[in-house]
Amino acid sequence: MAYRETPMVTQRKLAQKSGLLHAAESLVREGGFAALTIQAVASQAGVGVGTVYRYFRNKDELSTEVFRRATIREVEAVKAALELDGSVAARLAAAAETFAQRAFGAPKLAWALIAEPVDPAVDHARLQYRRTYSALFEAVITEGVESCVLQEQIPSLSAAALVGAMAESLLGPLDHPSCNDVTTAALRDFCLRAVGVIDNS
Amino acid sequence: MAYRETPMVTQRKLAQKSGLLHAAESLVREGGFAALTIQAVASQAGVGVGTVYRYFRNKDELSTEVFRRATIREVEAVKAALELDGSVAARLAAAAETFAQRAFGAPKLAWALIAEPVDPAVDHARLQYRRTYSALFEAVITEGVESCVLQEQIPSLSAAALVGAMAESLLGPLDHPSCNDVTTAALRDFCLRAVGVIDNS
DNA sequence: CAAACAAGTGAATCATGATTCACTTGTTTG
DNA sequence: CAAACAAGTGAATCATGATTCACTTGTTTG
Repeated sequence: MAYRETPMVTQRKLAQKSGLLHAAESLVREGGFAALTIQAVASQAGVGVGTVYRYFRNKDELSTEVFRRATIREVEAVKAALELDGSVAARLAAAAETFAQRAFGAPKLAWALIAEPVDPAVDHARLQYRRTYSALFEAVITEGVESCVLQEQIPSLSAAALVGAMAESLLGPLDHPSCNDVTTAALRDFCLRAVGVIDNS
Repeated sequence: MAYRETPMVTQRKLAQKSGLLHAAESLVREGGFAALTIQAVASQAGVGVGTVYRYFRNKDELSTEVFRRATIREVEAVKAALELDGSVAARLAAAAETFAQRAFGAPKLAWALIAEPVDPAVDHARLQYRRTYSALFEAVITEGVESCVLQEQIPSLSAAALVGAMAESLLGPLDHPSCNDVTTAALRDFCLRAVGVIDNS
């Protein structure tokens, strides 16, 4: 009879993989992707370097997986804000606030995801997720333009610009954390003005 | 009598250094900073690798110098636009248009300067120049807020956001170059809305 | 011209981490 | 238990370019 993996082994392997991903993410939270070396992940997770290669084809696969998982959480949060009940303006405001607040909640991680110089593979993932963010905003901007609550504009360009504005404007505040709420509000207002909210109150 | 460098030698050395910088920049124009290797610079300039090290302490010094020179030209162009005669809004519009037009004029270089994954040393220079851009915009925004032609806002945050918006929104258009003038106009309008131009016409 | 010096050269070396692989340890099956 | 297999291991190797340095070539001076 051939050897067959028992449920116990399967589970242990899943746990091991998730342990490695946790170890990797905690390294990134502390020191950005620069701190993510196979050696460090292995020792943080309490295994040998060779073991890491049983769970990930190579380093790029590990790094992009860490990036992807962390970023998806952020994207989902922003998406949820954009899907709230309320006006287009209110939803955009909530999205900008969510993005900023969450960034301030984990500044080093936010910096690593947004702006740290990283391997080309991770950078590629970053560009993909910027497009994901952009697509989310584009949909809402399009809705706003069509329902005449936002000024005429090219939604895809405005959406990309918004993503750039949110990312870049936080870079300074993220490493000189001062009055986060004021910054958040200012960013929100910037975004609302930028998409030309038509105020007929 | 000791050996002393004659004017002829001095000039040849200057020419050599500038030749190396030109070779380096042309590599970056073609293939971004990824294409900037000492080997490539040397062979492009028609000298041995060792010679490069007579003119630059190390690769970081060469790369950041290439980055600096190329970026300064852009910064100066934007600065000139911001210093034109005219209203705050007109000057901001001119700056955004200048930035976009120039980027479309040399797309690969623009991409390399704005967004390519680069060595930490070059990335550090990039952050510095983002602050330089930001400072230029901040001054004009402050002027606009104080003279009540722009809405109330935090000029430093708006300025950084503007820089991010300009950079990010061009990334897509830069490698799918379509109708550059429409993109440029849309970006300009986005920027003007974002800083809250008060229109009392 | 020859001594004194600087510029130019590129094969050899180095640095940094990723990756491999021969071996050890743990699991499964009959 | 022992055969068959998979997981775990980490010292050794590899890959990629930067960097060095012993040597050659060109310049300057008296």
